[in-house]
Amino acid sequence: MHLLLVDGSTYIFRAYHALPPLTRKSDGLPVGCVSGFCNMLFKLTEDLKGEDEPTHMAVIFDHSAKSFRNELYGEYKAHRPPAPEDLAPQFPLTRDATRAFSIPPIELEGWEADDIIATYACAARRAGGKVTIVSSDKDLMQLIEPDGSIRMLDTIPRPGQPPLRWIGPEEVFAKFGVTPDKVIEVQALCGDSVDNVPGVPGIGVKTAAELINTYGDLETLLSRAEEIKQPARRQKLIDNADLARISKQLVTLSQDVPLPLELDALARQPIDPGTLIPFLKAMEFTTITKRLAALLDADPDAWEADPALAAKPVSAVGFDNAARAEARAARHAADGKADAPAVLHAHRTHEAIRAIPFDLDAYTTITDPETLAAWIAGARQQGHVAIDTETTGLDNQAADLVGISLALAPGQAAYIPLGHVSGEGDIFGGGHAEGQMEMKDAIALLAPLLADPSILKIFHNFKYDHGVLCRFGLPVEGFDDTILLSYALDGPQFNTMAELARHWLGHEGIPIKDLLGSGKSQKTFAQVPIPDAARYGAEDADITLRLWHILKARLVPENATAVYETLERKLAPVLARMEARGISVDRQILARLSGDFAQRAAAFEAEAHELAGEKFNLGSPKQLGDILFGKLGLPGGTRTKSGQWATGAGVLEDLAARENVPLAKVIVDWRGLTKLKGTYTDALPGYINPRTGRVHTTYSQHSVLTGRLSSNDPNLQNIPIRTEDGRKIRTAFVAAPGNELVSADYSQIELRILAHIADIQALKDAFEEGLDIHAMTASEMFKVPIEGMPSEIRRRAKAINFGIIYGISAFGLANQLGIPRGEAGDYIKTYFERFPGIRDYMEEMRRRVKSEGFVTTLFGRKILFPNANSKNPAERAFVERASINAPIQGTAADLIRRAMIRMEPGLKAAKIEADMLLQVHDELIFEIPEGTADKAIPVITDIMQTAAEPAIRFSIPIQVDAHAATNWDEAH
DNA sequence: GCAAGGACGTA
DNA sequence: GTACGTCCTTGCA
Repeated sequence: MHLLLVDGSTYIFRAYHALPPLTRKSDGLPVGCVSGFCNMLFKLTEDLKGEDEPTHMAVIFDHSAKSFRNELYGEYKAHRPPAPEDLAPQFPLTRDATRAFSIPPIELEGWEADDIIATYACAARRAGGKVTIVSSDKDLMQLIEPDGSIRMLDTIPRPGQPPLRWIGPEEVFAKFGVTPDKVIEVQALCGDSVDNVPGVPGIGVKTAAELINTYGDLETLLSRAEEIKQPARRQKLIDNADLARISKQLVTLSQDVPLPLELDALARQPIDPGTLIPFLKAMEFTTITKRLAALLDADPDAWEADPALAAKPVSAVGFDNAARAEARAARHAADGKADAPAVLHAHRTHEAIRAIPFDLDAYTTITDPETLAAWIAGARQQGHVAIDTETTGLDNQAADLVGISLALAPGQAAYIPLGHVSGEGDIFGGGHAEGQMEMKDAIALLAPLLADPSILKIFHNFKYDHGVLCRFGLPVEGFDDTILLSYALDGPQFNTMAELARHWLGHEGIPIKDLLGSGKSQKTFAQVPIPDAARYGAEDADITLRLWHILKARLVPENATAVYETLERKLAPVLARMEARGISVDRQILARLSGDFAQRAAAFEAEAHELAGEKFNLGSPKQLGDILFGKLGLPGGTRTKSGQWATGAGVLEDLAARENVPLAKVIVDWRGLTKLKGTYTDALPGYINPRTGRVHTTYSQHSVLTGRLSSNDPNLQNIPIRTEDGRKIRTAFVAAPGNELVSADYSQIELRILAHIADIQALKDAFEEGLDIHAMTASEMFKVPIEGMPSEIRRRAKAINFGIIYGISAFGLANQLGIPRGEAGDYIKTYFERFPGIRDYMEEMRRRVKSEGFVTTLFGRKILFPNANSKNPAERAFVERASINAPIQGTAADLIRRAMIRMEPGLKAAKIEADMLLQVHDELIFEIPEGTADKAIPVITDIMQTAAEPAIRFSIPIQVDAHAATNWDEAH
């Protein structure tokens, strides 16, 4: 038996570094290393013919970075840089290549390739066989046997040397100065800087060999160290005895690896053209394919490229087919099955990134301009860098900048402390902490990098960081955002960096709570000690960079590029500017309203206590329920999920009307007033930013399933309008002096989109003619003329129209209209008969969500429903309704996003001065100079009305209504 | 001090 | 019947 063991890592790194980068033509998958690997493997089998021809063969790979040596010594291989990003995805392909040559690839979790090689080599020798190890790794030299039963072969080409160089005891002696069996003793002393094996400081190979040749082995040497004449050398050995012992353990190869394949299983197999050629074709290695086919005497055209690995042509198919192809790709990605090559690439990128361990102690703290300049140069050379800011708060319009982190590669990250304070940070805030860079120096160095659009800056939640950075003179051009990538791909299911890190990296980041504490004693980030801050901050940048690699690779195979690039990435800076502008709110108006509401609420409260015959907390639904349905014994009480009495507005209004309970009405009125007071008139003034004097909401671009925005702190998307008291709050939202507000809203946008998507001719005609759409619906359904229609009839039709948009059910409609279930069911039936397209649309969405797990908007946004096939019937019904609503709500959301993206350049081109301040789903609020409304409104409405074009040509008119006034109530 | 539930403001 | 965010009470730690 002659066993040939190929050290796969040597081959891979040689192929990678010696060859120019090569990518597969059809899809850009990096394959240069695979190509070199194939060539070397083939050349090896050609070179070893005749007496050196092996009977058994395997290629051994390193599985991952971790082995028992990391347990032994934490620093082992700690300084290894992570694999380059275009190399990592090729690792799995080299295994495929090995298999294609009918050679078993072997790797084992927790073991280095060298250990596996040692175990196989010794097993083969024990069985009386001969072993050749193909490698140039000196760590394997300890295995060489003087009898020639185990030899090494270095095939790496070196100038002026023969192509094949056998390594036996002589060559080992030339390198280590000892026989192979003493190599580990020498390595224990001299260590290895590449693998970070410490050895004894100050002792090199020469000295080590001399010592070992004198004393025989490490233990003998250490026990007789006192005898050494040179005082420095003697002391070093005594001081570092333990380090030497650990080093010996680190360099000693294990022979106890549980071998995945028996020796017999490594017996050589003839190369099978039916396996090899499909692989080579899939890689698109035309030259190698031809050459090997000729050598194997096979016809290369007899086989197709392996479909599991091959690039798949992008088909120019219609919307439906494209959607199905997407679904397939997404499913394959989820299954881990390789289908499209880009899916494969994404999958492998994920695996490779995930395999790189985190080392929080390896991060750098940058405190001087030279170091920062070096990192910036690194970013420029690479073309991308992940950036994260640390600040004193969650409101980017108020928070101060504390530090900035950078990450250039997985594991390679740094933190720049800028605004930390010293001491315990008492009420006086403490002083500026030691060991930080001057803020102005850091800004001067960073500004050109951030402003350079040719260098990609990668953020997690760009909008936040950008808001802070801008205020410190660091505007950003050219960015990616991992939260937006995630949102474009997976919707809002992973909302935070922690969730993304957990899911994609299997990594638990440092919880911010660990640094800041919580509750009353919570610190700000400025008070966090710099070393802790550096670990946390640099880790965030590191995580961001890793997530970017993984998520960005998924964009193409999962067809999310257009949504990410055109809807998400372009919108973020627009929203950032809207947030920075804020809106002016009149404190006095709110204060007056608060007083008024408080007085009237107090009167209601007293009346309620009177009517109930006792004092109770009107704000407690629990207490109220007990009084209404317990003490007063009123009939018709229903219970909530948790068994409490339900006391919602519907229940109370019913009670007031049917049972004539004045208490119920009083509670409704009291709740209305306290809601307005608590949520709006009392709370809003607290949001006025002292620096700007305005209220700055924060929009979330990545929280809503359908693609809408949400607004928080404060939520300016639910400012009251429906009641008279509520509307008064809107009068407090005012234009700055000398300005006006313009409110422009899409009219009936969701019904119009429904008419278009479901292709309802009657609805489309009505919109075309500008009819009252609810009256038209009523007249169609109930056969009543529009002229003189009773308002109740129109109200019912309106409820049905909204019901349709919401994924109607008889139960829900009955609830809404206060009619029996059967009657509501009849309405729906009638509606479907009058507008048959609706039923088809609803059926189609139900079918799609069940088979694909998602539905799409007209602009290609995927809306995922992971539990579409839930075992729970209620949940399934819910998904059905949501999947009917989602394309409608989502298309409207995409439409206004497009309008917002085009608004600023559109206004500028028309030379209109108007600042977009707020978005409320189908409405945009602008601030314009007084008296310019006549010019501004036509431009604004035009941009909104044509926002779908040219992507979509709606078959209904899109109508926008706009008004100007000095406050929001009157402008609406 | 925190999470859950109920209620209610918007499109 | 869809999609959100916030306030308040309650119950548990």
